[in-house]
Amino acid sequence: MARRVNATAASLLGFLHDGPQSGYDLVQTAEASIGDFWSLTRSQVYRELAAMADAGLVEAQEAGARDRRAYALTDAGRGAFRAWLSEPPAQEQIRYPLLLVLAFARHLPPGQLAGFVAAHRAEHVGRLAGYRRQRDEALAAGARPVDLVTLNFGLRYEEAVVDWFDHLPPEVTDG
Amino acid sequence: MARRVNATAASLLGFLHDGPQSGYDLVQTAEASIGDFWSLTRSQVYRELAAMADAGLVEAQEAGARDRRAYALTDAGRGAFRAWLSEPPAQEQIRYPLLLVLAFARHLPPGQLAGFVAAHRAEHVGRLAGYRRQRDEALAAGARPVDLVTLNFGLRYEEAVVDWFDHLPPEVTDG
DNA sequence: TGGAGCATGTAATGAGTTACATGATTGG
DNA sequence: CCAATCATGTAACTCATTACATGCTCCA
Repeated sequence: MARRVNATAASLLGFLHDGPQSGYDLVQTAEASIGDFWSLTRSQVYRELAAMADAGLVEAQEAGARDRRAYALTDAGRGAFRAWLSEPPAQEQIRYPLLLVLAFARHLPPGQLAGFVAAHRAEHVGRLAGYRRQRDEALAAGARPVDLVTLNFGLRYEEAVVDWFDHLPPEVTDG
Repeated sequence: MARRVNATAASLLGFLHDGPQSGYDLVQTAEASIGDFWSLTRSQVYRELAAMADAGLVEAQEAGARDRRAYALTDAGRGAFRAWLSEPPAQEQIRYPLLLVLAFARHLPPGQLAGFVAAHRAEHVGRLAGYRRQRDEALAAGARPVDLVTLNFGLRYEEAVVDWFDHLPPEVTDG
């Protein structure tokens, strides 16, 4: 019965180690803490919580206002979380529609691409700036290197992407 | 009826511009051409082909051996492809379970991480080498810069990731 | 000539997103 | 005190993956 949990559910279990939370709370927590490299939606969270409650990994507490009910970790939940942590994590997956468009660029009317490319570049520049700000704040607050590993991933990733944008051939960037 | 196609279906339409292909062929084609940044499975391909045949975007030709049947692009399909190309592409999405594990590292028994990290690093080093080989071959074969844009994305990405691995703090890499 | 492995497709399941519904709060 | 907005959850749908089935080929 203690079914193997998926990564999304496991994250919820991870967060519940800090105390019971409702689905809504968990969405906020996750968004803030892992949202940059692991997206999830409310619907997913409620589904996983319900499934985990069924499996005994979490326990719903009494409902508060407007059906809000917090879930608490059970021992089985703690176990499932540790089991998940001990499995070798899968490879990352990336899906970048812009690359798809670039791969089919020969079917595009000329000039069409430049706008898309510029918009995406701007987005990445913005994210990069955001990550840099976060890093500076964290460092100022005395964060240790180990606290910055995921943020550093984002930083290096965005740097690489912006660099890529800055070296695209003119066929792609002019229009 | 000419429903908006999703990116996966649109890619199939893109490939069919080069002539009719069966589902199986399309999987091979896609794997080779966009597999590095857009994963798809046989099941998806068959589903999308069936749906697109329903919608009149492709046309099934007569079945050959073991039910193999090729699909040909229709005019409506060409139109749907162009419509897809003209929409602004969505942001990329990345999901990296290893980062998730790192985010919950405080719940891990010490020493557990190092192996995971080493395995992932090796994988990325291998991919980087593969991309470099591909680039060299392409250049030797006289490829233009515009033919290398997606490959260059992969190169810069893998370089950044390996670099990230090489700067992880010892808490994470020792064990 | 038969069985190992490849080719090809379908079915079942799981995960993720979008759209919808409704109860609480609160500033005007 | 009511209309706008936020909080909270559910339902419907789309997309993706895994597991299964079966026909063909080819060589030992």
